[in-house]
Amino acid sequence: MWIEHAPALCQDHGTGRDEQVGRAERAGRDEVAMEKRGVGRPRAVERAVTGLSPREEVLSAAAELFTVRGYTATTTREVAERAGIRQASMYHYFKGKEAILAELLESTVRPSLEAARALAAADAPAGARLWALCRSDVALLCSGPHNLGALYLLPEADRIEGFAELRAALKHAYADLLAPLTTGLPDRDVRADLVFALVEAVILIRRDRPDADVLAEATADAALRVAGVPEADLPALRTTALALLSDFSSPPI
Amino acid sequence: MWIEHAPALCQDHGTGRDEQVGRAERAGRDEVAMEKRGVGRPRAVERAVTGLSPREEVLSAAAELFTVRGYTATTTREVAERAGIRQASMYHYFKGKEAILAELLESTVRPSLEAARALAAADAPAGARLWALCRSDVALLCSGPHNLGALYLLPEADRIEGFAELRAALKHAYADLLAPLTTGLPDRDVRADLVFALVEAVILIRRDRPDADVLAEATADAALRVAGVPEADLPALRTTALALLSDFSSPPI
DNA sequence: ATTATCTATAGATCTATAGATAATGC
DNA sequence: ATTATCTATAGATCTATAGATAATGC
Repeated sequence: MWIEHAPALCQDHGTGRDEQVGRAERAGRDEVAMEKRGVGRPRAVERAVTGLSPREEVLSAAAELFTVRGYTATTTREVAERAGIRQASMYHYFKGKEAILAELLESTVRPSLEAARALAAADAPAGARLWALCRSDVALLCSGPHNLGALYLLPEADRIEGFAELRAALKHAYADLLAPLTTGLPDRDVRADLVFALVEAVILIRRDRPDADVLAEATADAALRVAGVPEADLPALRTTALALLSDFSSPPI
Repeated sequence: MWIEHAPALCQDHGTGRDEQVGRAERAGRDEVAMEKRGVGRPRAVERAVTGLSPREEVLSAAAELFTVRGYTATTTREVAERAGIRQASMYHYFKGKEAILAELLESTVRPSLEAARALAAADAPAGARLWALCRSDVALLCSGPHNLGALYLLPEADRIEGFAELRAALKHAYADLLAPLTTGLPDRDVRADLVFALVEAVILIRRDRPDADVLAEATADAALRVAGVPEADLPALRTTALALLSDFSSPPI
């Protein structure tokens, strides 16, 4: 379930079909359909249909620009224009520039947190659950057309109301799963930081090579190694974890 | 040698004593000496002596602001004022804002690269040399009053002429040391990325908790675990590596 | 004369708001 | 009447340059 849960704007084929699809279909099934919008003044510049609502188009444009160029370095004009509207029209959907970043950040951590909660409650060895959490998080960080995780790295992210708390909660979830694996080790705390940092580090890897999808399982393995799990225990834990993950992603009732 | 090699601006007690110290001492050894500068129009605002040259003061101010708030979000006025001069005076020392970032970036990677070169040539098992490189790099990333490594994470860093090359060279050095440890493993390439990312991830850890100094050795251990080095081999490699490092830092002849 | 600083400002933005306008819906 | 858009712009920056000025050095 939650593997599919990534926000619509992550998918190029997103399902922002709320009030849209009817019109888009009515618009005719010929070649590259030009957007035929309904109510409201027509746009100054015609654009191909994307299937995204205007709001989502703004988010998607901002995601790309914020991750690649940075928040402050991106102007509201660039975001709007890429979304197919004029700069001022953006304010119909968002209170201000910062609200866009806030929404992107939140929609990026939230699925991770949900996975963490589900796994915290799951019935399996901590090692398997930690592996599953890592693998799921890395998969999320690598999914979607933009490197949304890179938003965490923006200095401006700290300013955003509530984001620090969500991320701290996620970090706690990691620490909780890690704790039983490191009892007695002198450097437990450091290992907790390292495991969490290792997962977030895939953001850096993805920045260098966008083709990073084999990463998920390799990173989960690496996390357990850092945790101190003996190499010999890995295969069994991995199998359990994969079963756990498929439980979640198939009928959650 | 190169452990001490961090640029002067990293140390609060930096040795920018070039043309300064004479005056500073003449100024009298009473209380908080106010800067008594020599040639040139006096500053509009008097400041306590820092021991840094004006150029270094600009760099230090920029380091703090760029790492905490980001490059674009920091204005040249803020940098200058924190350095004790007026906005326009900065241009006496730097061609523009970007030149400041460029110098900070370069002076941050360079010591890492020098360590990497020295260790590439050293006579010791690859495992020990990799451990030494990790430990030395993490120590550099954790040293100095500002989290200079955070500059690598700025989207604006990519724009800077030459920086990408330096960082790529460093990454190569890691890959070269790692290669003999992972021959035959199916996921060698990914492990190389993960090891490098793990080291850079201490930047993220330091952002959360500024007290990160136990990190160096723990991270080096973690890197070898990710590389697949058996737990049993670690102690010996660590000992060799530490010997190697003290060779370098004491008389380099 | 040289130097390190200063003050002042041109020119180029950039965000957010005010208010007009061109559609549909009733 | 409602809505989604538009155009225009006020007000607030921000970077970099021009040119003045107040020290020391010779």
